[in-house]
Amino acid sequence: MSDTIRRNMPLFPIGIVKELTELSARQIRYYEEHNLIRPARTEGNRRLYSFTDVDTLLEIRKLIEQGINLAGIKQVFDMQKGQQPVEPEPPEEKAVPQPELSDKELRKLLKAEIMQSNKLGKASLIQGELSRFFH
DNA sequence: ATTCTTACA
DNA sequence: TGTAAGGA
Repeated sequence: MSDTIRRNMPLFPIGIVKELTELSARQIRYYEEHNLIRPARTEGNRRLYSFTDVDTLLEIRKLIEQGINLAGIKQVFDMQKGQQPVEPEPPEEKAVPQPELSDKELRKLLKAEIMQSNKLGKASLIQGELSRFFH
């Protein structure tokens, strides 16, 4: 059996994922609503998460802890899927309640994230650098 | 006992 | 995000 199949096999219920990621069920479901993860469902409509989902969730948590909002995380993830960096910041003049990231910060962040997410973990190196941008 | 959806603080 | 409500 291939590794990817193994990693994407629906295995654990949300309760287990909560412990594995230290995220609340609320957050885990919320990130799903924003298409950051796509857990499978059982016949009884229960969510079943894969190792990949858990990894993604841990990745999300790390970014959240660094102060990046969902929009930023989405950009990080979208970019991994292939295309050009992000630019489509809807023109905003006044009311912007969420702390935002400059395009420059994002690009740097994205690059680092991609490297880290590129399968094997040799993260600690970029982590220190990343935190400088948001602390 | 767990998890699900919806809705409100 | 947390939490309550009402079902499955």
